[in-house]
Amino acid sequence: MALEHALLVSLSEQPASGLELNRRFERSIGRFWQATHQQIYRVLTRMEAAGLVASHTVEQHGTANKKVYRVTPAGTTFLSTWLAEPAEPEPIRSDLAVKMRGASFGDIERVLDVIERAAEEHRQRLENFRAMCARNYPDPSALSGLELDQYLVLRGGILGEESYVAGLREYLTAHGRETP
Amino acid sequence: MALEHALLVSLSEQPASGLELNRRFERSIGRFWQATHQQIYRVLTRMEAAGLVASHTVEQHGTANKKVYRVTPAGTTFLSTWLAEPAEPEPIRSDLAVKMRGASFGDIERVLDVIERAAEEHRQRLENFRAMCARNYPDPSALSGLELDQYLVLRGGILGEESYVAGLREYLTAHGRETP
DNA sequence: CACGGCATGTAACAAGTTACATGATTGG
DNA sequence: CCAATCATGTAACTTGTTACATGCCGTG
Repeated sequence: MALEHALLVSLSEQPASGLELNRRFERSIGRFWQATHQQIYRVLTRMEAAGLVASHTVEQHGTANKKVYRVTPAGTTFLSTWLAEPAEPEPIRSDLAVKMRGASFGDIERVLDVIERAAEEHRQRLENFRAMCARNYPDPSALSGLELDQYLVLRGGILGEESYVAGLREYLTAHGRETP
Repeated sequence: MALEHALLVSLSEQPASGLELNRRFERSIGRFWQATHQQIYRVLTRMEAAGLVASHTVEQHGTANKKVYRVTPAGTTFLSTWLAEPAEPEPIRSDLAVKMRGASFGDIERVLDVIERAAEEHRQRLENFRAMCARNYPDPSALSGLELDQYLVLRGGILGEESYVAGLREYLTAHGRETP
């Protein structure tokens, strides 16, 4: 499980409540780790029981109270240990690749429609990433530490999306579909 | 669940037993879908109960008998329907990205070692893919149908690995590590 | 006071992993 | 006979998803 570690990284950057973490995951962190709020709550509860994080309730004038979590020293140690462990290769699971490979067992034109639509979605996501990159990191050479790492992970996301889109275009072109 | 669909694609190409499917997944199909033999057996059992595949036992002179599965007409319809359904964006989960982003909360040099090692593994996987591509598809322009799709999915894997390695190198370079 | 947004959660399920069990046959 | 390989499976566990429940508060 690495949702634990992703939460520790995010909370190390800045303490937050469950829903705030969920929003962060939807926005920036979601590029490399996705999670629903239910799972975030469950894991936070478990981590608090294990002493990796601690919470305190914050009264809010406008709306409901929230439980803000921060990383404990034990949590920092735990994260630091995990960071130095070798990462085993991540399992690959791509619905789209299964569909491409199985296309001849279905209606090829409809599969191509599916691929085309996916390519369009990923092109938009790529534009999104590029815009974020240009907006948040106008001068990458000036970055260091935490910000540099955030920038580089975003760069990795951009490279990944570029190759993903390129692969889908190659598929569509080989099957005689024009790509914009 | 899409292991079901991956199995149907593989069995449509060629009937097979559970362990044979497992070997195929380790070799070629494993590029886009990974599964353990336990899970394959479980899913095959469920699919047979649902009428998507049928099995018959094959006596083998040398060793234990095996159960060979083939796709039923109901299975073909099921697969064809799924192929035409839009694919929702796949959840992204990358341990390595979490480590890169969290590097400043641990020992940066040891994190760089981890990244370097991962980069080396992926470089090897990339070489592997390229060799398979050159060996199995010496003349891509002559391909069509099933073989063309197999080639294109492999191409997608190559593009993905190339960008993955490029991202890791960018990270290492930005942190002052020489990359070979 | 009903509604929508914020905030936290429970319950049931689906999917995937890890560890172990079983039996048959071939080669040393 | 013992170890290795092929082949199929069970059980317990972890992880992630889906659907729903609850309460607070300010606005119209």
